[in-house]
Amino acid sequence: MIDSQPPAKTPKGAQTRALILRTALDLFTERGYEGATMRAIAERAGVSLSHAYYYFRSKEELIQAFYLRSHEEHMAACGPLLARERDLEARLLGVIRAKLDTTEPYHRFSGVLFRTAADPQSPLSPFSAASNPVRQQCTSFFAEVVAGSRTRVPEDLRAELPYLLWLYMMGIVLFWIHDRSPGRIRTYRLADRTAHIVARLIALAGHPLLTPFRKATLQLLADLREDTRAEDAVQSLP
Amino acid sequence: MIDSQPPAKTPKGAQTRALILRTALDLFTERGYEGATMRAIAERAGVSLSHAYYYFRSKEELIQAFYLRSHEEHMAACGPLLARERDLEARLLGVIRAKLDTTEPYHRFSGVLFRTAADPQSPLSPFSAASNPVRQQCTSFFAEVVAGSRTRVPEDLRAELPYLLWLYMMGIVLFWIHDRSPGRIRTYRLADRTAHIVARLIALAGHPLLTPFRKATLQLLADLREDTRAEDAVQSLP
DNA sequence: GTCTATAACCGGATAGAC
DNA sequence: GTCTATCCGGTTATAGAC
Repeated sequence: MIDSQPPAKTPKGAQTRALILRTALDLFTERGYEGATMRAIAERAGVSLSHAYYYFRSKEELIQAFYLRSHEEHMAACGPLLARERDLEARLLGVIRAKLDTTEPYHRFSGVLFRTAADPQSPLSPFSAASNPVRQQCTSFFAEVVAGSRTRVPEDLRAELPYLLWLYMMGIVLFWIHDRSPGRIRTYRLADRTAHIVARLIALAGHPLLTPFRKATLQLLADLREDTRAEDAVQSLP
Repeated sequence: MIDSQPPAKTPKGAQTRALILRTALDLFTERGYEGATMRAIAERAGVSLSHAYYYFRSKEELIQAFYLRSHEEHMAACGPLLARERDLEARLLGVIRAKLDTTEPYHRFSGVLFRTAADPQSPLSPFSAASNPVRQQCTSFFAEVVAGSRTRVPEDLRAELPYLLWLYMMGIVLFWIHDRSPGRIRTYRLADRTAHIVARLIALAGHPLLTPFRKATLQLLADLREDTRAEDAVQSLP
């Protein structure tokens, strides 16, 4: 993959780059993606148009930079909770809420981000090879969320659960992107309820009635992963 | 909403319109959404640029037209199966497979379509107000899928199940869009397995152990819908 | 009502002189 | 690094043909 963090060869350059990014995010938030023209971004940041293109090879690359920063903020925001809380539902809910909280300032513009990330051809797609590291990071993060709880997870499920939980969070974020309710109550409500359901489901996963479902689901994941290996190693599952 | 099927007042006009659409789909498939310029579409179709805009008010509307046609083809393809088969799993699987079959020719271009449709600001988003009619059509279609089967569905679940199944299919399609395996085997496998799981889950939904989950899920949907109604009142303003 | 030709506007992106 | 000119493509407008 191409490095997505291009010029920043001097401290001054890094500062300028950060300034442009910050300005762009402001303008995106104020006027939306289309409304925030590169000319306007450059002008407000006090640099020339071509200089903006010097640091960000395209308008899209500005979004990519934002994406990475947001991800790191989420991780940081979860630290204290995960150190303190032992209840799985609370941990799960805390992580989801932290995701929503940290990204909220950029909700309006996140639709655009998603639009880009949704394209399977795009390196921003969460299923793309380029996103492999991030995906890996996310699943091992969720492994920690589970491992640090007092909930006992059936042996066979343990390996797959982090990936499934990542998918679950992706689903919440997808909903959040489309949510225009004030204060995003609908998404928070969705998170509350589903975190409860998911946590209960995990706790009950070992029950005989659910065992066929658990087995079937795990088998499915295993098979899909098998297919992936057969391909050119460039696919969705970790 | 504005009518999205503008001029076609004579048979000749309809023919020209169809020609432009067909040409556009070819070009989208060949060159992607961005690569297929309106100018190129018009040229290959043998009409003037302004004439293309006469039949399709925007480039986006071309995609929308495709979307509708694809939807109708899917419905048609399911007819025979639904008339014959009574087993829920088979019906469900047949419907999903028909969806995959009918859309396969446009897989490459569907990624592009999705990229547009994924933007909540876009009227192409399946969750947008503009898509309301299609969404409605889809859910009542799934209602028929369930009603025509011999599986008994708990009273409270019956009303929501069609919508849930539509969401389920959307999930399969999302996976399909990202699936680059030969012959799309991975998606077909996913469909086979999940159709089984989903059908079993529906059949067991009335079981005491699962009842809390069923209730929680239905309550969640009801609440979310409640929120939506409160919004829509406000949202209809310009 | 179908269709052409032509010009123009706007904003993203690039090239090249300075 | 910056500025200017320029390209490109979506979109609109006009004026008029059959």
